[in-house]
Amino acid sequence: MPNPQGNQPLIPPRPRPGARAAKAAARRDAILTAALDEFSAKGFASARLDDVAQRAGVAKGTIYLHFRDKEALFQELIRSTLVPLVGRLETIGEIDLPTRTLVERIVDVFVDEVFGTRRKDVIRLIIAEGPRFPQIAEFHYREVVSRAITALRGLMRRAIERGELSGDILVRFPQLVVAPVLVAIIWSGLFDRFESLDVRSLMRAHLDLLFGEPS
Amino acid sequence: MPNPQGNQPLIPPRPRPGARAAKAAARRDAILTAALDEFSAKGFASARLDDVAQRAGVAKGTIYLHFRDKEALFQELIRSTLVPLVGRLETIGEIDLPTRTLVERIVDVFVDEVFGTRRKDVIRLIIAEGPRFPQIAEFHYREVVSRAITALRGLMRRAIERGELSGDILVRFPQLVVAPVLVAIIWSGLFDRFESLDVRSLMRAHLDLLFGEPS
Amino acid sequence: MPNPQGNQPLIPPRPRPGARAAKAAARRDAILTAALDEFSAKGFASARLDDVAQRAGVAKGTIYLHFRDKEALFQELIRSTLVPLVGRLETIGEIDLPTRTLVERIVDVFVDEVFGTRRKDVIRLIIAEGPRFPQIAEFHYREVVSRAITALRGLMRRAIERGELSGDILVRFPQLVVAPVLVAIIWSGLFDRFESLDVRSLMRAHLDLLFGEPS
Amino acid sequence: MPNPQGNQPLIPPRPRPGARAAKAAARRDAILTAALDEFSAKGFASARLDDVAQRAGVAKGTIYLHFRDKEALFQELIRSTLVPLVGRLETIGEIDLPTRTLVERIVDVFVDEVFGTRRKDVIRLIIAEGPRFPQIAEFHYREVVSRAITALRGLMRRAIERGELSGDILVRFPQLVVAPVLVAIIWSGLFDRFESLDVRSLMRAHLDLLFGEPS
DNA sequence: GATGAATGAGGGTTCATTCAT
DNA sequence: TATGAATGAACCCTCATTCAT
Repeated sequence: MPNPQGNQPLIPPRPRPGARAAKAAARRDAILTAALDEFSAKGFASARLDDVAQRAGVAKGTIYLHFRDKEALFQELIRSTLVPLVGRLETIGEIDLPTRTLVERIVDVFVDEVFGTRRKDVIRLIIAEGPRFPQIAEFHYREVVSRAITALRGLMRRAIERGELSGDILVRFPQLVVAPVLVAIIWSGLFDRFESLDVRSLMRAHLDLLFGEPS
Repeated sequence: MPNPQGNQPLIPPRPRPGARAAKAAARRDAILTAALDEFSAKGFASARLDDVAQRAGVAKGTIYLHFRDKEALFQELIRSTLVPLVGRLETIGEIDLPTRTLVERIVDVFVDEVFGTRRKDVIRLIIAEGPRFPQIAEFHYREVVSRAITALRGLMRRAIERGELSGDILVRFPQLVVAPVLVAIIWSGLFDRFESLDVRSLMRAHLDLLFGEPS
Repeated sequence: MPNPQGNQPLIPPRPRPGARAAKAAARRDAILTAALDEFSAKGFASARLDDVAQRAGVAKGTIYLHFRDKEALFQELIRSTLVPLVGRLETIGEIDLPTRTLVERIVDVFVDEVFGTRRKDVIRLIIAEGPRFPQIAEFHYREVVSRAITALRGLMRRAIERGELSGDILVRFPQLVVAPVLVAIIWSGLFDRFESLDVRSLMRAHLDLLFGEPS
Repeated sequence: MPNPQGNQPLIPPRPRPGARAAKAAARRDAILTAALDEFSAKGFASARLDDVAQRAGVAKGTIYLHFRDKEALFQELIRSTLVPLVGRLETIGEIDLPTRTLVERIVDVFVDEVFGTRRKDVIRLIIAEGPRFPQIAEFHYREVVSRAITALRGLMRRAIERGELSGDILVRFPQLVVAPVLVAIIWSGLFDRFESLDVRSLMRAHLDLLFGEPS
């Protein structure tokens, strides 16, 4: 809904029409980014909207112009982050290449787009706060987890048909494919200070276990 | 109400000696149990000591007779729960049986003693709150994780020497052995409502991946 | 409700510029006044911020917008009250009039500006709570007591040079000049119910002792 | 009420009859001493009975065997300390010696028995807490202040009759005689850290003002 | 009497949310 | 639309007092 007043020359200090909406969207994004910082660092309950506002460079009240309340801000944040990645995963599954290659691409996407970004923190938040926010758990089961499971299961089934994989274990439990992802995320949040874990090597080792070491 | 059992003349009107201490210990345990309930359900920040007290059947002030403050109660709770299990894990590693058998025992211990009990919730709490409580993370790295890693690594190394395992992947990344454990715990907290996950089957499938399906 | 005064076009719909800051200052003052009431009546520890807020006509949380905590409110209150009077005392000392006249002016200032006002209560608070608030004691020694002592000592020295006073006792112990002030304050707080003490007469009698009765 | 059980040989572990009462009295005194320490240091409201008990070497409950509640302990403490001294003051007034000599004795008693002892702290407590404890103020007006005022007034009147003092100022305001006492007490509590005040010299200087310097 | 564990009312402080400007 | 001062409910913690032992 672009601002329709085509000619309002008498309000000079305001930027071009449309700029208003753009500014609003920028503010909204700034708030979401700041919120991710604070929620990651302190958890939902301990994060203070004061700090979110300050970090976003807006006033506290402004948050309420964009989000109904603290929980809505949190849910919005959590919902908007991971969904796009599932599309990537599904797309990769459709490509006609050896499964091992595809899975390696998936791993790369994960390492680069999740582990190397703030999305990692979102996953941590889902794990930590999900039990208290049933809608979040449900949303992610529906929009992320079940779709990812389905995509993986399809990929594994095709791998068997192609003779790249023996046994239906990974069809029955596609979760086993991504289990080390969770290990990596949790480890990095808790224990990296004491002993760092090379995620890419870990994932590659895992693939070697699943598909056999490449000759 | 004078003690009516006529034939206990040598025992003074008060209960057995040590009953006082016993009662104190019982109260302490009741508080810890109640605290686990509340912290699991609400998280550290949102749990109310009022509720802990009520659930434990004591007054609010009583908590402070046993724990310095809310955080001390939380840390105590977290610290006392998992350590005993590591001993079990280390002990199992010393038994002279086929590795697959030992690992199956470990899985059974995990399923029965962790997944089937409140310890599962403690692990969830560590994952969720650990980043905010560096002492907890450090304690668990030192007392649980690093010991478990070491024990597993030893077990895997021996398996290779015995020819039960080919490749040193699991020696380099023993975390891969337990990765599905985390999947199971997280899944059960978030998604069991939508799709249940049979932990025992999952773990068995995982072992089949690692050691080959038993013929 | 658009501002109906047709002929004030240049003033925006909100009150005078600075009205916001003025209101904030007024609130701060209201809190300080209320705090003096409550602290005087109950002492620091027993005064309730709830009561301070109510008396000031603000919400409890508002106090924390102006003062870091209860102690800061207390210290601020104590610090801001007496310092201005020392300036008066020092100024009087510079006037070229007979010492007895100057001291009588000082006494008048004391009776009117301290004894007749809430400042009396502040002095009582310093006496009562000072030992527990070293910063307050130090501040008042530095900003009030030592300056007053110095001013009085100068005055007494000049009186000797002028032949209005014999002996250097009051130069060595200027405290003796103001001793009855403390008697008056303490008496009025404790014993006025039983036997009232006419402060002005007391002080005049004291001056007669020091300087001889005016003939 | 001496313990009347003259013959109770069958309770051997207990000390001689009467020793019980003596021990009780000792405990009571220990509590009062400890209470003075704590009340002096923290004030009535902030002093903790826990600390009093610990300092007295008794259990918290024991305090309640000797005093109805915290306030009763406080009042008892305050009441029992100063009264004996008034007797001394009245006695000194009856001796037939030069007034200056008598007043010097009074000053010595004050310096040695009040200023050099914990009684100084009791006076401070009366000043600080008296306004909140009307019974304490009343008690001290009746039993201490008015009697001391009367005794001093008699002494001053006799001094005039004897020609040792000219003018009736000190008869009208005997408070002026003791004013420096309060200065000394308050000063020592607040400002001694910064500038010490020699009480004996101060008092002697004061007497020189009142009675003229001894030739 | 003596103990000290247990109680629970009370109060300082925080912070999500509102609303006048 | 944006602000941030103001609100007041909520919660941790303390400590005077009680009472079973």
